[in-house]
Amino acid sequence: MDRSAEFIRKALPQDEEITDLADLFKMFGDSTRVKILSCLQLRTMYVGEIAEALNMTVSAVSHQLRVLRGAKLVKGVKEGKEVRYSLDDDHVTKILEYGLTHVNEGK
Amino acid sequence: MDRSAEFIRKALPQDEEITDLADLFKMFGDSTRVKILSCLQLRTMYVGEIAEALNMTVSAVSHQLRVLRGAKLVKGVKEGKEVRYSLDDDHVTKILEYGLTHVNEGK
DNA sequence: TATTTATTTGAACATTCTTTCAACTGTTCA
DNA sequence: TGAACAGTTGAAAGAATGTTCAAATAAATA
Repeated sequence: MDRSAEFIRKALPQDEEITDLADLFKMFGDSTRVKILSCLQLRTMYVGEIAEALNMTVSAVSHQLRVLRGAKLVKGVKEGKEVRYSLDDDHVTKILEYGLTHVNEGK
Repeated sequence: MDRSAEFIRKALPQDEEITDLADLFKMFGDSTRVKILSCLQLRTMYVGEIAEALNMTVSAVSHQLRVLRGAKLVKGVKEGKEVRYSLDDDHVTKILEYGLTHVNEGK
């Protein structure tokens, strides 16, 4: 086959790296999840608080929290019958900040 | 209703901002698109070259290029019967780089 | 002009994703 | 103990997404 295509293939990041990268960004690719992360950027919150702040079902929020937990972006700690959620990753804030800057440049 | 939920709501980024942000990250949330962007980080390329490098249908690549064009992340310039694509956004490289660093931290 | 090559496009299909609803677990407190 | 409350879970429904295939467009060339 082509020499050039071969060269590109070898210069590209590994397949697993790319998948991980896409999976990470996928987390930020849904507005509900971005809202939840933005909430937790302000302070730690219980599931019910998040649901109220975002005008959403507790169930829907809980489902998304599970996804975010799976991606190690948030963590939940049980406190009595409530669960207090917080960001579990320093990068979250930076990634959101960077994206927001970009978006606000109007570009 | 609750004072606290109200406070959070007001401290959150605007709804449109959040949507734009999610839409931006959505572009990076698919491995095919990440691969295409990674290709174009190396050099400008024709559609057929990208397809060959990634072992994909020209059609599939073209469809994704349209999406990326819509997001103003890439641009295509017609050269005879071919179309040369390149990155159309300084942020692309930085966003990918940042994500990759994060992913490779094993976190 | 007819043919070949590069790319785009639209429809169809399968897949994945998000939300809802109802049921369930576990904790508090009367 | 049992009622109330907070959260999780699974299944179902609906929307959105990515790829394929076939057809269309447009430029180069024979």
